[in-house]
Amino acid sequence: MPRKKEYDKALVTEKAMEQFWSKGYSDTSARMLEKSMGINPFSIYSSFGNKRGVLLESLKYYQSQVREQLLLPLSKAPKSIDSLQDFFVNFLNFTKGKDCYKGCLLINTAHETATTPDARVNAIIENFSTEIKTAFYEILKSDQSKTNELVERQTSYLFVALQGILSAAKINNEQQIDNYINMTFLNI
Amino acid sequence: MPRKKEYDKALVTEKAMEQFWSKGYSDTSARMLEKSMGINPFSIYSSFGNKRGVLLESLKYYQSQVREQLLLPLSKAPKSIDSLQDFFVNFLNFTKGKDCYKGCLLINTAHETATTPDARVNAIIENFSTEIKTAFYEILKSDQSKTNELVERQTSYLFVALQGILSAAKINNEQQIDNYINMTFLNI
DNA sequence: ATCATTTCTAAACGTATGTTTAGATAATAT
DNA sequence: ATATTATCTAAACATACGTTTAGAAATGAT
Repeated sequence: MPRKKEYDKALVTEKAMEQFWSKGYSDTSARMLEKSMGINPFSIYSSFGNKRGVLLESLKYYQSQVREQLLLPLSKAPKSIDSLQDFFVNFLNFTKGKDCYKGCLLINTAHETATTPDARVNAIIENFSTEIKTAFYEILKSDQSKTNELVERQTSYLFVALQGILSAAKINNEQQIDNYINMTFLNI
Repeated sequence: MPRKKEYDKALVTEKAMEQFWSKGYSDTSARMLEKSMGINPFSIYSSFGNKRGVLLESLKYYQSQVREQLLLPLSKAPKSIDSLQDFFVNFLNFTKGKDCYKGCLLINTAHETATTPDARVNAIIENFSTEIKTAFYEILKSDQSKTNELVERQTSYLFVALQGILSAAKINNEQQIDNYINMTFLNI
């Protein structure tokens, strides 16, 4: 008996995600969300609760995109260091905007909300971290000559390196980042 | 003939810097600045022009602190890789807050203002980058066996790694960061 | 003592923020 | 057809934002 929604929730969530990804959470206003999502305040608040709710759905959407476009290909690729390095390059391209690198939305959000922790945001980020580290671990441990301890240290190292690259790409030129990736994998 | 200021500008600048360092620029309101600086709106705006002016003075103050506490000691230390690694550890400690790592104020600001570039902010950050890279270069080139090209690549690599560490420390545990620093210097 | 000048206090400015509300509109069940 | 329910529009809400202003208080030159 109810009236039907005139918008597709997945689609407006994607639009919101793009806003948060480009501008960050604090610097994205409710008015900007209305405009980029193309719907009225009422629709936003009845569908998402509040601004934080829009962020949460955006993060989930982002995570699903990372899984689909980056983690799935990695899981299908040969278990080699080259595949890992490709993953880094692919992730970097994934974060490429019109005229800048936007970083990883989840990492950006983690940094922005570090001083105002939110349990639901943290849960998503924690989940995401584990997924990526597990993928790294599976590949690194395929080299039987490595001890478990070494594999764990390399996993942790690469995970921090990935965060560093995605962040640094926002404010450094491509040559520096390219050089950094190559140097990073000399260690592995 | 004028009345005297009742506050010390360097001191209130330091207080402002601490606010921006902890909370970021957008999430630091004028009211928070008034409170932490301990002076009235009028005093802030007559001394600094506007909020962006307070940030600029804060960045300059921060830069002078980095020079004094980190770059000067490095320039006096032996020209060795160990000194460089110590610099990384010292920088990390320099960014340590009450119960979190705050990152580098200049890098934090660069990330936050990446979408709204400010010429004066960029100039300070550019200047700061050059200073640090020069310090790295001076140390790395002291190993005569390295080609200029290698020294340049290692300089760039370490500079990006430093940015990564200072950012990543905000959202990773100390063991991960410690491990990352050690792995990073295996390459050098 | 008076004047000019600067700083102080304290209140207010206009605008932007996140969010809510009142009523019109559309879809189905009866 | 009507009642019910959810959605839409459009305006408004209270509060917080960055900033300015009017006038009192203090300093030093004349």
